[in-house]
Amino acid sequence: MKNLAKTYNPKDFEDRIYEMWETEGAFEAEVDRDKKPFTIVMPPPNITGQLHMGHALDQTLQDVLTRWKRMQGYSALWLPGSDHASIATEVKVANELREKTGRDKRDFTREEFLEHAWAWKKEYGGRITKQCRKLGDSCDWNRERFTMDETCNRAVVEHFINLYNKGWIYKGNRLINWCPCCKTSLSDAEVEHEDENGKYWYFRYPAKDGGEGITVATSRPETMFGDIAIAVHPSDERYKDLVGKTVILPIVGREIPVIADEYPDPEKGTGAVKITPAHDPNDFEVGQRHGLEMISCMNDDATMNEYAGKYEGMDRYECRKAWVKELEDNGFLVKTEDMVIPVGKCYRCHNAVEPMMSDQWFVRMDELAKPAIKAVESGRMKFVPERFSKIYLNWLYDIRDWCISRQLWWGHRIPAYYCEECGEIVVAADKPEVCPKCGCTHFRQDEDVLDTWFSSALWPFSTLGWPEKTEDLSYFYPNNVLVTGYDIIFFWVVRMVFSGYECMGDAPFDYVFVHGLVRDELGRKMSKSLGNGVDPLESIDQYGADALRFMLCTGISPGNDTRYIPKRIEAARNFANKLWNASRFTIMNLQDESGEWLPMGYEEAELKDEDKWILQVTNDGAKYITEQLDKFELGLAGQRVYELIWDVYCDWYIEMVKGRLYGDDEEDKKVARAVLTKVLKDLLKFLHPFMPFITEEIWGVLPHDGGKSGRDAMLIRAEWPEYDEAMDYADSVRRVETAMAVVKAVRNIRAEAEAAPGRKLNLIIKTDSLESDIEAVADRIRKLANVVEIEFKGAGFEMPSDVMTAVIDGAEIAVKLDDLVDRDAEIERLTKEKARLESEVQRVEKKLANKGFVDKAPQKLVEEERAKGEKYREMLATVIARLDSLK
RNA sequence: GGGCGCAUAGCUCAGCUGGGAGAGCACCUGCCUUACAAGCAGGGGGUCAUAGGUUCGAGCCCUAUUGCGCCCACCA
Repeated sequence: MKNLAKTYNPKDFEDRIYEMWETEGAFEAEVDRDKKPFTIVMPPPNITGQLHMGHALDQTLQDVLTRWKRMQGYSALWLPGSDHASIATEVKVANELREKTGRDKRDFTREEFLEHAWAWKKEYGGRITKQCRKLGDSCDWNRERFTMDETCNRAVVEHFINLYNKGWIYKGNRLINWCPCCKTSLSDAEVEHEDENGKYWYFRYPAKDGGEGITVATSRPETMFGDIAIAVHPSDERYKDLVGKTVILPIVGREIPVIADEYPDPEKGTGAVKITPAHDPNDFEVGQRHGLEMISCMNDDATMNEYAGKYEGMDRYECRKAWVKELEDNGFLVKTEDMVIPVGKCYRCHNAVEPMMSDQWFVRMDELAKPAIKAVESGRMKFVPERFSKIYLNWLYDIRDWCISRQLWWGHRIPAYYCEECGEIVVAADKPEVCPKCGCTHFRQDEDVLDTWFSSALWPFSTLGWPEKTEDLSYFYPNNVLVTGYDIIFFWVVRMVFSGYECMGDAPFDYVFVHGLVRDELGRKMSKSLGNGVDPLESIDQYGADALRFMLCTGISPGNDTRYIPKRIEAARNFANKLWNASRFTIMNLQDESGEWLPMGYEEAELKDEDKWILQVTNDGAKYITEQLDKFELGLAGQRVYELIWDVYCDWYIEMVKGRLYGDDEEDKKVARAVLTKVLKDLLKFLHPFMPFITEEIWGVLPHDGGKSGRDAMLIRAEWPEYDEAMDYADSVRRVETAMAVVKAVRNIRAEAEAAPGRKLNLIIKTDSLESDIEAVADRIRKLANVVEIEFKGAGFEMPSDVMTAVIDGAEIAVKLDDLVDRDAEIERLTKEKARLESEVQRVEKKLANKGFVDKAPQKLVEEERAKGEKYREMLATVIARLDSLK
């Protein structure tokens, strides 16, 4: 006999299934003008290490969407790749080199270092793609890209040149964020602000004319060596007379002017601010306005320089201490105040960044930002959940120019060349031959590389071949969805959008589907320093990829963080096991002893009530699940699939159909086998995007009509079940639901009476309306409730006292249990039921007594309430009558 | 300083456009019933953070408050 292995063991087949998909080309997306394209470009994982749970979530969501759309008949492309992650990788490689050789990065030549970096890329890039395969990612590996490969490289250079020629990329000596540890500039987005306990020190700057002078507060006394002025607000009466006067920088002795500027806030500190343009962005602007000179008093490693006098060479924080002491000893310290100070930190090494004057390349943002703002404001591009559009827009509304040059080696080298003779700058793809200005031939390329995000910004189209006009590009751009975490909206999403408009003239995607973080069991961020990270591979090894995937995308709500809880993944694994066993049952019943498939099939007229019931429920499921997926509600969709499989198919349908399968009505068996198989196939389709491996494995064992081969015969390419609006099996649904109510009532009595599950019972069903309904499904009731006889009685029938009863809508059910009836327990049980029904009746009556409700609520609802009231009153009367007869 | 999210059963969380409070796990009872003990059947458990408001009707909408978390902000 063909069948699945006795126990569900994902390790037995997950790798095999993936290999099958890959060798048969099941992930490959073709440019097919008869189909609609569906495109997701994978956010490229950094090659800095291996994938973590966040990646697993990110990729699972993308894979669910891709697989679903593929089944819906789209030419679905999920394009994979990885990111060179300039600064992060450079740090890692440098560390590795230091550990292995004991030598510092600067002890290597640029070429030597890059060689090591490429070796690193080879190793870790390979590791990542292996992990993707373990997860079941159905991406098109033929189109795999790397941000520094030939294609992407060309895109970066082209884009840089275009922006430069438009005047939107420029080089300038500006105040930038400098990381003294990574020794590179950073963009604003790469600086994280953390609150730290600090101080305001109030220092007196004496007047040159011997007067009292002026007192200013500062949280950064060490920058005083770069002070160039003191500013006060023009309307500040306290300092009116001082404006235009000169004060002395304490101890240093430099004479600096007191100037009036709108910037100082009279409410803050003393209302007077020291102006240090080379070390503070605000001061820089004040300096620009007033044409002030700039003095930088620090080196690029954050030690003090010659302007700090005897502190030259000292670390900035040590200098701060010593300098404050010196000022205090000399009577310039007026007071100190404890204060919480926000400090900018490097997002890679977490050291405090230093605002510094530096020659850097910038992208002008004003014009670029406009279409990106409009994209969201006009609804062209939508965030899911919607609230993230606000975060996106706020960032764009006051965006500042983007510093794109980095003093690193690993990355795209800036395509700018300097004439060694006259200093002329030529921006070009290749080194120029002759200087257009002086005619000489000596050129030197800019040493710097570009911000990693400059290349990632082009990802949605550079991966498809831009700037070449490829078939892929015209077919697959714009991408339909970007799936990413909320933590990189600024770094990445924003920049892809304005780059998309600039290069392609359209938004890069229709939807940005934002997810949260995967936290640990206690709700903490998973991090290396805490050591609380869970490796997806270990998780897969333990429970299987399907369980991990299902856990990650159900029980969650879009955009919210989720927790990795072992119990939850265990539950997902148990669910897979349940499906496995149900499938074994079905497969087992589709063949004879020799393993030959038995005949199956049906005409509509042959369908039994439970067949129609489950066909209807499955059909309704198709509608619901598709709607939820359309809304990116993967959790709700997955939840319904779970219920359909476990509660509907396993708990009820299989149990109801068993009697037929074991009977001898060969014609009916054909029907049962067919419905069992058809429904299972639909359920496998629903579940496939979430749990691709197990569903494909089961699919492979099930009998199929044939006619398809290779990838087209696989579940991954099977057709998504479509909702059949015309299906109407309401009568069967009603009858089966009645049967279920009877079965539940009997089971309840059995449990309450402590009657053994094996003990056969006899039923009396007292009803005026339901007899034919129940008779139609009586066999199933007998089987499921373990009942021998069912006796129908009409309304006039008087219940004997030695039975246990329960009411359902339209009938009273009695179980004969003479030796077991505990009168008092029975009264107690029914009293509880009476109370429950009373409260229901009360609720409904109260509602109907409310004139407002009857007048204003939709008529349909009012009628529904009336019907409910009627039903509950009847049931209550039955219970009361029963209680009276017992007393 | 500005903005956002969360607060629902012992735990982790669903609950879509307002119309009888849900799941999984945990717990209690009984079952190795011929697909499944990773299971089956039954059961207990919630003034949906607080206070107002809108509405015939609020877990859901509005306002305020409290607690937790996050993001942004030029850090005198």
